[in-house]
Amino acid sequence: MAETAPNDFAAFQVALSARAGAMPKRLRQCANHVIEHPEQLAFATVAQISEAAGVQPSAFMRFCQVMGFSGYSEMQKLFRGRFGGQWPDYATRLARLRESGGDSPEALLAEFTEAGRQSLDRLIDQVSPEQLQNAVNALASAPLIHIVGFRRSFPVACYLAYAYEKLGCANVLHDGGGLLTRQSLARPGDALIAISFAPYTEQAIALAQDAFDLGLTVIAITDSVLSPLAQYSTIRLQVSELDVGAFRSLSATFSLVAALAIATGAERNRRQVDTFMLKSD
Amino acid sequence: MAETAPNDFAAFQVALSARAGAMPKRLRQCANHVIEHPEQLAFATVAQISEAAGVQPSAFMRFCQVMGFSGYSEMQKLFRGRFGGQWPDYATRLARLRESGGDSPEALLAEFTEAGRQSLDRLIDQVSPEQLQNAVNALASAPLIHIVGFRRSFPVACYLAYAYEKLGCANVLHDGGGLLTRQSLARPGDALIAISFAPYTEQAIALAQDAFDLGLTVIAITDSVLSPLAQYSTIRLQVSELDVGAFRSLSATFSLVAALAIATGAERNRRQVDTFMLKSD
DNA sequence: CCAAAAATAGAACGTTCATTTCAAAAACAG
DNA sequence: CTGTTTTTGAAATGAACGTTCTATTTTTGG
Repeated sequence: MAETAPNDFAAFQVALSARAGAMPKRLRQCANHVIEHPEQLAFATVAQISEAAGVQPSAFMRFCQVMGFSGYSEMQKLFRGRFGGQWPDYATRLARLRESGGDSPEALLAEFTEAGRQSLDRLIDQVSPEQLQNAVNALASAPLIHIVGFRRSFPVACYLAYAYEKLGCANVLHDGGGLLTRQSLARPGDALIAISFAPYTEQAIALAQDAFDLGLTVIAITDSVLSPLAQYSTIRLQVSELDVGAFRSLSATFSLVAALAIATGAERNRRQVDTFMLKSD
Repeated sequence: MAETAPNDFAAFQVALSARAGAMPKRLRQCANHVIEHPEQLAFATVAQISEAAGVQPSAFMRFCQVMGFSGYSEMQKLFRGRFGGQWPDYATRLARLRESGGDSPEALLAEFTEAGRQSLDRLIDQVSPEQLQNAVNALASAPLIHIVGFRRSFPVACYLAYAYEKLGCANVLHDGGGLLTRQSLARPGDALIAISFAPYTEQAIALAQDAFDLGLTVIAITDSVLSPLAQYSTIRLQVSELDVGAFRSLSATFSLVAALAIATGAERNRRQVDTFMLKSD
């Protein structure tokens, strides 16, 4: 019988409910178990699943084949695919893309949008609400917000400076000209937003360390806990962009800093209103 | 040494950042890969992971043991556990986040990531492969690439300049200091990438017009066909970011310009190779 | 009730996996 | 520069895995 294997979970359910009635006892046991505990299929081995279903491994193998798969491994891919993102992996996809004229502009654009989408997904995951709230509180209290970012991070720093400007928050965008110490511009209570991604720019790290030593609140926007920025930062906001070849876009980073800036503005407004209401009592 | 293995991902990150600095080269490679692609760990085998990280399987084994696990299998359990825990998925989480509290930082972040995602979706529709290919061709032929963008577009212009720098393409990032005519820097055959979104900056438009009159190829990156940039441009790339309140992120824009820059680099390489091959005949 | 067919259990197979071992290379200290 | 320790890469090992084969049991049809 030339069964055609389902290629997503919904199709699998349909196919199964159509065929389950006509199955012998053990195979129906398999079917029931799979429908009731689909999440186990992603990780478990044949031995584990068949034991959980109360059948022999060979019975479960027959079940896989009856469903149109070559075996358990192939069927398992379907259930793994159901989990976040698409695995098998990024490296494979890139390689495949590169073979098929992968550096055509439209293919590249597709890659970058896809990478951007996945990066956005991860962003939500990596940034905890508490960290973000802490960062916003510190920024809302700071009389002056210092911003630093070089090379790939420079556009991000620029955008932050621009956004804070529009929101009426005092800010300084630092170049690498001199350390904070020497500029007598920074004071304890101020906040520094330091942005740096691998390979990390020394100047940015030096500036962060300087600010940290001066007692400023240092908010690090970086790509991993292993970042050298981590040790000189009060609060860390992690955003790891997926790479396309050797390059990375900045899609997720800009969503983060936009949210950060606007939340700061909103928090400041809230405090002003509070103050006003206290006074008018 | 009696290392104690972390029992959740957060603890793993902390333990890793504490120990990564003191690790030898290959183990640090493992560390970086794990931090950057944690989702792969749930499914992949040692062979797959170590290949992706660029190390030998045995090196990755040592890494697992240094982190306090008995081996890869045990460490993998930690990453699999992460999956089960934080499912139900992003869509659900986002929806829940957005409902709860209008201008809390996390709600804003959710808004911006969602806006970014939708903007990315639209990007693919709005930019036709032909336009993109034309733009890339023009940019690959240009002896000098001029870039202009102010205010919100300035970070985009910066990123382009940075990317072209890294790709070895001659480029000039213009401020508003003077028009091209007066600078005798631009020549016919050069290309100008002009970036401007509503409300359009006059200087950017003036510069684009100037370039257009001088006979340069003007590539406009803007948000609508009604943009004043449209009439002075040879090729138009449209990217409309969804707005969150009065603000816009730049997620889609950065995916577009990243693709644009790298495609230019790839095209130039291709032409160089072609030229070389012709010469060697 | 009997013969033919289908289904099952359990063992057996080849493969792939995680893990260990070990010699060569690299980094280091004296 | 030399001897020692650490780190590394490649092959070896044993266990676990998916899969198949086959004798046995169960079901089916006359």
